[in-house]
Parts: sequence; structure tokens; C-alpha cells
Amino acid sequence: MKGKATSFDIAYHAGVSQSTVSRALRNSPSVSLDTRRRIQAIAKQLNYKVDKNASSLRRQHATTLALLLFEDPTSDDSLINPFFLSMLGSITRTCARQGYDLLISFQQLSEDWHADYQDAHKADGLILLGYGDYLVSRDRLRKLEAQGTHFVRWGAVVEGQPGISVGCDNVQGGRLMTEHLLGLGRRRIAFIGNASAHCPEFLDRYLGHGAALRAAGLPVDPALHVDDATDSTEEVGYRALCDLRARGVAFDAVFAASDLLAIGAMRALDDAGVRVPAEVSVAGFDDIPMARFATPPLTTVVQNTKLAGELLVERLLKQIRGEPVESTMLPAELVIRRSCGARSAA
Amino acid sequence: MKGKATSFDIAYHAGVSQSTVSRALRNSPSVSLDTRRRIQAIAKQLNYKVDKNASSLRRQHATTLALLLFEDPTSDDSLINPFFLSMLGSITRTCARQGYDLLISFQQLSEDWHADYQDAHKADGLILLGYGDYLVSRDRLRKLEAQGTHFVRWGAVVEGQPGISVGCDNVQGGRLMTEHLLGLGRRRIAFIGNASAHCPEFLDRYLGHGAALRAAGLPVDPALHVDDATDSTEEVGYRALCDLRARGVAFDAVFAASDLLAIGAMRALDDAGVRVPAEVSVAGFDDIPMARFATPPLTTVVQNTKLAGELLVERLLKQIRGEPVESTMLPAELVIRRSCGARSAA
DNA sequence: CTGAAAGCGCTTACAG
DNA sequence: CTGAAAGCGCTTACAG
Repeated sequence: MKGKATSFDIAYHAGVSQSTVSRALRNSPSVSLDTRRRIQAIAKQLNYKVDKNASSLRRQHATTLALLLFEDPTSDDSLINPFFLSMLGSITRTCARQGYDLLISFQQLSEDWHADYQDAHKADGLILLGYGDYLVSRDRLRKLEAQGTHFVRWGAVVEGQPGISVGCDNVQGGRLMTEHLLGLGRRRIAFIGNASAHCPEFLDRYLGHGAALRAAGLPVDPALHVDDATDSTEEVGYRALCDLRARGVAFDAVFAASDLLAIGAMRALDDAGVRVPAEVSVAGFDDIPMARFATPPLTTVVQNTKLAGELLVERLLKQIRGEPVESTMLPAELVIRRSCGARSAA
Repeated sequence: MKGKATSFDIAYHAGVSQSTVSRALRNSPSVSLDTRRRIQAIAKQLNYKVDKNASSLRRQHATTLALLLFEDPTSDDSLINPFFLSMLGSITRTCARQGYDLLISFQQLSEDWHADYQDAHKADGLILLGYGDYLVSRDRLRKLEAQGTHFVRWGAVVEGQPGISVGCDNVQGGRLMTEHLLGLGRRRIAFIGNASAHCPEFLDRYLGHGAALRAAGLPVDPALHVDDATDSTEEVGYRALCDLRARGVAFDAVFAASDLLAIGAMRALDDAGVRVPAEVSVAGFDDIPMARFATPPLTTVVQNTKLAGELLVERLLKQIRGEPVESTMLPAELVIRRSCGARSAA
């Protein structure tokens, strides 16, 4: 027994042909139960595993998915948006449950991430995660689609976008949060987050925010909008809040388009001696693990990442099988913590 | 052009044999530069990628590594220790830089994780991450070693352990932190974390803690040690602190063997109306991202996860190439934040 | 510097 | 229910 055992070794030990071994190991009913059992026992005993490369090559199917996490070129080398991390667990486990292996790669938005994985037959399909400029990634998505690559992405469900997405109902999330803030008696709500096609998720959250405002008969004041916050980092949130104060606009609440932005904003508020939530309410979006450990604990919008991961994998697998699939929107839900304060009156 | 292009297609277009195409694409100097360039250009134009399965099968080398994150069976389905997450980025990037693909899988400690990946020729080696009972995993490690599987693990560097490890200098980290606490005037330091061979990392931290105590001429009081904290979760930290208080022992500091434990302990302290750090100092270990957002921000021990990831990959690759490798210990460093308070005197 | 040929370890029609 | 044979798409001695 030098090197790994092959199906020929098993065949020899079992006294059958190699083809029968192959069938038995795939549990083909055309092999008698007895033989099947016997072969499987020998395989186990010899510690035999079907060679994945040979099998994939022959079947033209890798039984592997690739998870591509793409980040802004600007972002720090070691920084991963903690939000995606929560999804990672769910995706990994769902793949395992389905018998698929998962390749993972972190890509700069600038790189040629659309290539490789499926072309080289490494994976049967791609799962795409990552913020970053949507208008940049859209072209890549189109190319992927043109090449017939199977892929699903997490993100805003946008009309006429290439491929299919699973995303949170960002409009609803934005609306719910602003309604909550209004219910708390807040009237001048600053919004931090770029609201353009570059950041469709932030845009939707802003749209929901505006809808809630208008429904309450309140104006949408552009002076309260920090529109140049495209990246989701604490630094950007910090600066956004400083800008807001530098402009001299009055506000009694801050709704940040992500938790990281909100946490940065809270720190700026603290540095400026503004009390949260006594003077200003702060709200975020995502419910990353550290949201509950912020000071004060952050009120935010949860997205069901467990379900999201499952849907992403399931949709991709369906697509690979040639079944029809559609984009899906997951409901958003508020988590009320202390950063917005309590209702002022009954 | 139906289906993906193969090397035969390229050969046809270039007017050479398929073998020459294969050589040219691997950049073999035995093919004339001209021909090489021409073939590479055609390949690019046809969007050709070498089939990884065929290549791996033929070369008997997958150019793929597998990252196995193993967790306690007890831990929540979606919970991943945030500490490992920081390492993930570094590992992924290092693999990419070396031209290796990375498979990822989360395994329950109870599963047969030692099998599969290398036997099925999916990966050339394994990277093992995860706390959990070391005495349980050790047997698996031995089996891996007996099978000739290449692997490296993150964790305590233990005398006579199977395989090689990259880990933090936990003894040093424990010593530094206790010295810091002592320097702050604390004398009754509770330690949360199981100190046995089941948790060699916690054990080393405890050993360092004890060494610092003894060096200062202070006793190591077993009453101050919560020894049944084997899992690294906030809940366990919370309970540990409650136990400590229930026992009625006095303490002016808590050194938790991990940040998650420390954060749980701080919450219990807060619930009990004990002020941190005014009445009790709290320290952790790991420096997970949320440590700085805890209330108060947590003083802890940083481990260089970027370097750790790089070393893990580098060691594994060396091992695969048959070069000699050794376990390595990374230095530990304190991050002083507010949870321990300031020096009482000058 | 290039080509013809063998073979990596499987899976799967095809024939019996 | 089982076996002999072809072939998945490469890489690499071997020969020229």
C-alpha cells in the first residue's frame, strides 16, 4: 500500500471489477446490496476516498462553490466587514450540508475576480459578498452573466440588475427606523450614507427614511444628509458627524446607514461632549456583533444572516441545476437598544 | 466554440501541438518566447483557463489548502469566535499570494474532520483553527500525523504534541497582564479560565499569571481561580463572575483568559452594581474587534493575527515541499484601555 | 525547441 | 447485476 489507495486496490481486495467498485461507492442500486456493503466496508478499512480531481474531471462537475468577498481597494488589509462574517458561518454550513465544498477568496474590487473560478472548473458557481461601488461591480456582473457563469450575490435587489440577488428589504428597514425615531419625538434626523446608484443598499435605506418622514408630514432636509459617506467604516462615520457639526445644522438624531458608521458617529459625538441618547439619538443598520457592546448599546436593524446564507446557497444550487430562480428580499427588523433613548411621553 | 475551450482549441488556433500549448501556458522556457507569447495571447483571447481538475489529477497536487475551523459542539450554530475571524483575512490573502486556493469548513469537534480533505486529494494540507478540548483533538492530530497528512495548527505550543503549531506566547501574555494589574495596585486578582491540559492556551496564561504573582511575592490563591470555564463565551464569563461573588471571595481585579469571558464578566459586574474599573479592574486576552467597544473599553493582550496567518500558511507550504519546519511562538503584547483603570500613584 | 503518446483516477454508456 | 473500454483535459518523460 504505497501512496493512496485507488479504486483498483479496492477492486482487487473485493474480487470485483473497478467499475463495480465505482458504482458501489456512489451507492448505485444496480450493484447488489451485498456487494455494495462489502465494497464500502473495504473502502472504509483501507481509508479510501474517491479522488475528487478525477471524479470532477470525469463528471465535469466540481461539487464546489466559491465565496468571493470583495472589498474596497481603500479598506485596510486585515479588515473585513464584520457583517459578512456572520453570513460566512451560515454559508459554510449550508454548503457542507449539501455536500459541496467551499472555496473562499477575498478580492479587491479592482481585481479580475470574475474570471477564474468557474472557467478553471474549480467551482460550479459563485457567491458574491461585498459592498463597494455597485456601478463598478455591475459591469463585472454583466460579464459573468454573458459568460454563463452561475452566481448569486448578497445586496440590494435592484431593478434590471444582472444575475440574481438575495438582500434585505432596505427600504423597509429605513422606514421602520425613522418611524421609531419619530415615535421617540425626534424631528431633525441626520442621515449618514451615500444615496446614489453607487451604493444601492444605502440608497434604499435613505429612501425608506424619506418615506417615513413624508408620511409624518415632515420635510426631507438635504442639509441633514451626509451624502459622501460611501464606505462603511468607523472613520467615515466619525468624519461625517464632524462635517455635520461643522455645517452648523441642528439635529436631534443620527441615522447611519451601517453600524460601523453609527459607531464612528457615536465616538465623534462623545468627543464633542454630546450625550447619546439624552441629546442626540443614534441608530445604525446591520446589527454586527459589536453593536450590543457599543456605548450606549446601539439600536439598529437586524438582517437574518442565517437565513440569508441558506438562501444564497440554495438559490445558487438551483441555478446550477438549471431550475428557475428569482431574487429575494428578506424582511428587516428593528433591535431596540439604548442609543436612541426611551419614548419621551406615553 | 461550444463549452469551455481546451488546450486543443488553443493548439488548433496557434497551429502547434497541444503539448506545446501546455508548456507555453506553464511558461516553460523550453518553448520559444515568441511561441509562448502567441499562445498566451490566444488563450487570453479565448478566455481559456487551465482545467484545475485535470491539472491536479495529472500532477498529483491540488495547489489548494483547506482551513478547518473547529468549534465546540456546545457552541451556538451561527457563532464563530471573532478572534479566528481576524486570522481568516490574513490566511486567505497569503494563500492567494502564493497561488493556492483555500477551501474552508467549520467542523464540530465531534466530526471526522481529520479525514477527507487530503485523502480525497482536495487539498495538499490543512490549517487547523479552533479552541475546544485539546485532549480530544490531540488524538485526531496523532491520526493525521500517522496518515502523513500535512497540517499546521494555531494554538498553544505544547511539548511533545503531534504536528507543528503557531501560537502566541501565552505564558508571556499572562505574565505581562498580571504585572500590569499589580502595577496598578491590584492585589487580589481573580482568574477566569480552565487551567488544565484540556485548554493548554488558558493553562499557559494562568501559568504566566502565577509566575508574575510569585515574582511579586504574592500567593496564588485557588479561591480566586474559576477553573471550570473551558468555553470561551460571554455566558461562561458571566456565570464565572457570579460564582466568584457567590463564593464570597474578595477581589479587586479579574483577569479573564479571553475577551469574550472578560466581556461577560463585565456585564455581570455591571448587573451587580460593581463599578469597573473603580472597584474592580477587568482584563481580557485576544483583542477581538469588539474589545475596544466594550464599556469600558477592554484592556487586553493582542496577538498579531496578520503575522500568525502568514506564518501558518508559510509553514504548511514548506512542510508540503518537504522542507523542515518547526513550531513558532509569537510575542504577546498588552493593549491598555480603560477597563483596568489608571495607575493609582506616580 | 517541438510533437506523439502514455497515464493521472475516476464515471458511464455499452454489451452481456 | 457485472465487466471491458472509452474518455474527461491535462502534464511530462521520450524521441527527434
